[in-house]
Amino acid sequence: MRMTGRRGPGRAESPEQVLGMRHSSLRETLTNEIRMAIMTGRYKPGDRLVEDRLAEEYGVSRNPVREAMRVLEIEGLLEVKPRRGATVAKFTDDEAKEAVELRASLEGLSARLAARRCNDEVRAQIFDLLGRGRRAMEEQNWEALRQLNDDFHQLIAYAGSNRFLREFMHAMRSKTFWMIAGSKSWRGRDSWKEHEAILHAILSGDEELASILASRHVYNAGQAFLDERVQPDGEDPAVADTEPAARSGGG
Amino acid sequence: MRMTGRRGPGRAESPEQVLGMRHSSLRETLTNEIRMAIMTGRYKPGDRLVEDRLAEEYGVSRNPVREAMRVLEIEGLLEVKPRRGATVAKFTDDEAKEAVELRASLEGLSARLAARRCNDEVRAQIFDLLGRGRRAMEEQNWEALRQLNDDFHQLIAYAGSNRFLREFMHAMRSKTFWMIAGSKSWRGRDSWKEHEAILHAILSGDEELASILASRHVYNAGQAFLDERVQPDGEDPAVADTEPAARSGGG
DNA sequence: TGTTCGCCTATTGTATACCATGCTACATGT
DNA sequence: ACATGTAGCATGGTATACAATAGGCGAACA
Repeated sequence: MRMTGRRGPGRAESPEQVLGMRHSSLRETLTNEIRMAIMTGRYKPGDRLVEDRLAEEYGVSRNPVREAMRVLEIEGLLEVKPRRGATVAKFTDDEAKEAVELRASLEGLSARLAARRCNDEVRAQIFDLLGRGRRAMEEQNWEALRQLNDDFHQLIAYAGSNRFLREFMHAMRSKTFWMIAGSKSWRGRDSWKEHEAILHAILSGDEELASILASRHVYNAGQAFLDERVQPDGEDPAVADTEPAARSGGG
Repeated sequence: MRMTGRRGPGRAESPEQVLGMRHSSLRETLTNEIRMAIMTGRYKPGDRLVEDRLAEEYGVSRNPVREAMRVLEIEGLLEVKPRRGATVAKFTDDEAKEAVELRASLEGLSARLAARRCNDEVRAQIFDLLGRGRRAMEEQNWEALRQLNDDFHQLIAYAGSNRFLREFMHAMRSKTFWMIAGSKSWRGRDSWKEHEAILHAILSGDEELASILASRHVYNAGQAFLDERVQPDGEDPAVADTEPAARSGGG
């Protein structure tokens, strides 16, 4: 895949749509691209990410790649060893539990704040969300539910009106993407029912309930994931070690 | 200031102490250096950080500088506008409150977990810390107390035994450095008394108490800071706009 | 046969140089 | 007074070169 960024001095390529490409720098695009590739499983835990190869794969130079990797490293999606390069982060069961634990607390806090500060605007958005959710449930439209899932979390984060918490939640969701992405049996219906309950708690301004429900929601999702992930042997979990690496090949 | 890193191909410099300098890459050193410069106030909120100037100032090329800036951007210490470069982040009062709010919650959670999982090793470390604290108090050694402050937070984070929480707390402390760094009247004594109480709560395994005390501790510190920061007019707070910028020498 | 040492290779870390583009400020024209 | 042109600066990116290093692999060795 070639990033359609403006090419450097050397190669001319075609000056096609040089305009319109103004927003979001290459490194940003790259960061998102790689992040997505990790979240969707194209790069699997343990896979090596080599600067040169990525640069070639995306048709960019090493600099943006490096900067993107720095970002992903901090986000916790990559493990970087000095002079040895980056690999997609693996998660042991313990770490997964830790992540769930923290995320549960943060979502709880988020919901609590949302309930505390629920104003008319938020209220309207919640009603809208509930409506769309009901429709998606009736139509059994799981794709839409998945989207609503994202919207839900975003709304909560927004409603909590704490910039820092919002950023943290974003990072945390990024770090725990496997909770949903890796899940084979997407428990869409249960999940949305829980969401509904949380939203109602927020609407009624019940901080405590909202908080508890939100926490439990995360624990449930996390537990569902952990149950699914049965260790075959005593083997290192979440690994794809036999796979050589993230070579560009079949892509 | 010149970073004593191994120089590139061009300049030879002297091969002095090329060994021993193996740990931590330039960009890491740079990141810490700049972070420290921000935290200690050498670069003030609003100051512009120009890549070239930083590169020259630290005697390195632009690449490591850029990567360092990316890191600091994510950490929230820098605000970066596309094509406009980075400035040291400013905090409005509202943001400060938000930061305090979140950090209070996280410290509370941290303390709660620490209390829940307090094992013998942690217990020993707590006793050690308490001892050192008592001594520092008796000697009125404020510098030592400041150090103990750091140790305290580190111990709590460690005792909570949640890798993600630990990382978040680190980032959060980085983002709220001004709570202590900017504080003119370092409320060392009060602070340590609160620390003591928290540690005792943890020792006795009282999750709830530990959590509440820890939260309140942060609120107190935050309040102390906010009180201090009196707005002269209706002006934008935490700004040093009249200062030209972070230009190097005669500029 | 198992271990240690040293070389080789792949990759990262850094430097250098230059180009393209977007801002900003300033100058200019109306 | 206001719109417009323009020059300079700083960023974002490309390309290239080279040094340093971690690990792998094989040779020498016990």
